[in-house]
Amino acid sequence: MTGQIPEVVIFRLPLYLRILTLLAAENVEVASSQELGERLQMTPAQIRKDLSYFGKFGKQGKGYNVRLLREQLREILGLDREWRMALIGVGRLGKAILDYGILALREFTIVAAFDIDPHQIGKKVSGVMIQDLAELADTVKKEGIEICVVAVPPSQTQQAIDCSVGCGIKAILNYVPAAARVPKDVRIQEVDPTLALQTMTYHLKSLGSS
Amino acid sequence: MTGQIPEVVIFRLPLYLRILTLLAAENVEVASSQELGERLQMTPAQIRKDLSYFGKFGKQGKGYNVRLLREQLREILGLDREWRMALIGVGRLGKAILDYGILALREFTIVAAFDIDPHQIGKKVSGVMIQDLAELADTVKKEGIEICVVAVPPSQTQQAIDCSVGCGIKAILNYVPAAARVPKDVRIQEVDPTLALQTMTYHLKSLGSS
DNA sequence: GTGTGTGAATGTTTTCACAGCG
DNA sequence: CGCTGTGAAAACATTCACACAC
Repeated sequence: MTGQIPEVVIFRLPLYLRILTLLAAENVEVASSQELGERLQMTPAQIRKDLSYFGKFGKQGKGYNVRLLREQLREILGLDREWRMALIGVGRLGKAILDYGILALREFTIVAAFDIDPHQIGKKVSGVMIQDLAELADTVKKEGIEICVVAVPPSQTQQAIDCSVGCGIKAILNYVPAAARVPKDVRIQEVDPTLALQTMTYHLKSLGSS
Repeated sequence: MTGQIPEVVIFRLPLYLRILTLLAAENVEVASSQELGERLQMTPAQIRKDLSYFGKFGKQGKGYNVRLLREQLREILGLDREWRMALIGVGRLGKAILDYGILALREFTIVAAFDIDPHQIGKKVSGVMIQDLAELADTVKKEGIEICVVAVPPSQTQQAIDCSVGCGIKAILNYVPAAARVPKDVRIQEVDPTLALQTMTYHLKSLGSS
């Protein structure tokens, strides 16, 4: 029953969660895989199959209870508690992440920020004090930090990541457009909107002949 | 030979391009699929297979000429010319995109910004004048805009996207965490770093036993 | 010898189609 | 009925392994 769950399935769960949250806000009580599929532009079969990896959440003939399924998914994803994060690198991009609350979500909080530039250390950005990266280990322990968000210059990426891994961090959100190496028990996700732009131009290019 | 090229392959080309640019900067002249694979944490076979969809770029016994392959990939992706973009929505997130140059890349330029808030219209952000969304069609034509970056509040997303599509836009970068509908000849890419966070917690959750 | 390009084999993901429950 | 949950089939993607070019 709980065989190996495909990675792609995990990636789709937050999408399901998002639409369920929206439906809950609209006071929709029940939704079929058909309806969910229309909203998400995907096939009903895929949604049913994906959910079936985790249990039986639907009622035959009716569909899924929106509020209930939402709760279940939040629990499955581990979003039923707070996650504390550290930001490493408070340059241009790091400041944008803090100032504009780019990662602001109820369950996720940036509780500490780090840099290696002595001019930055001691200053505050959006209410968060910038500390010396050397203090990461201590703060991770003291503050219960489990995720690091890396936004340093490309040349310092590997260093920042090694430092995080050394502090026992098992999940890294990497904003730097550079492939970094991590031990295989550490999860790293790259965020780079320019990759998406670069794939779109491929398709735009050959659009003269439609 | 030029059969249908898998979508995943297109998504990997920018990664190859990135590493080739890095190698070129390091004055490396030739690289084998083996070496590229090590840097990118992927198998040499996959790199060779991917590239083979587009032609024969390598030399047996040697590998790939870094500078040449880089040029070829840039051309394949359509990155050998400028792409002009419009930003729709100059709120918190839209300002961050402009101010912090989050999409700054040589080939991509945001040449116009739009909003529907009368208080914003007429102001300048990072040197770009904010126009009324009603002027989008005109400006798209006048400025040769081919890509729209959408950063409006969730409730206005579909409207902003429909407006773009109506103006003949065929590629949309959607920063709003909400699934939107587009005709199937229009390409839309969603950018949402919080989705990545939400998949990481799934894996972190079940990590107590290490 | 070294490393590409590529059919063929393997592995993974999606879709189909239907039994069975409410 | 209508819609879920799910094996089985089809489609798709990755890896293997080797002929061939340098």
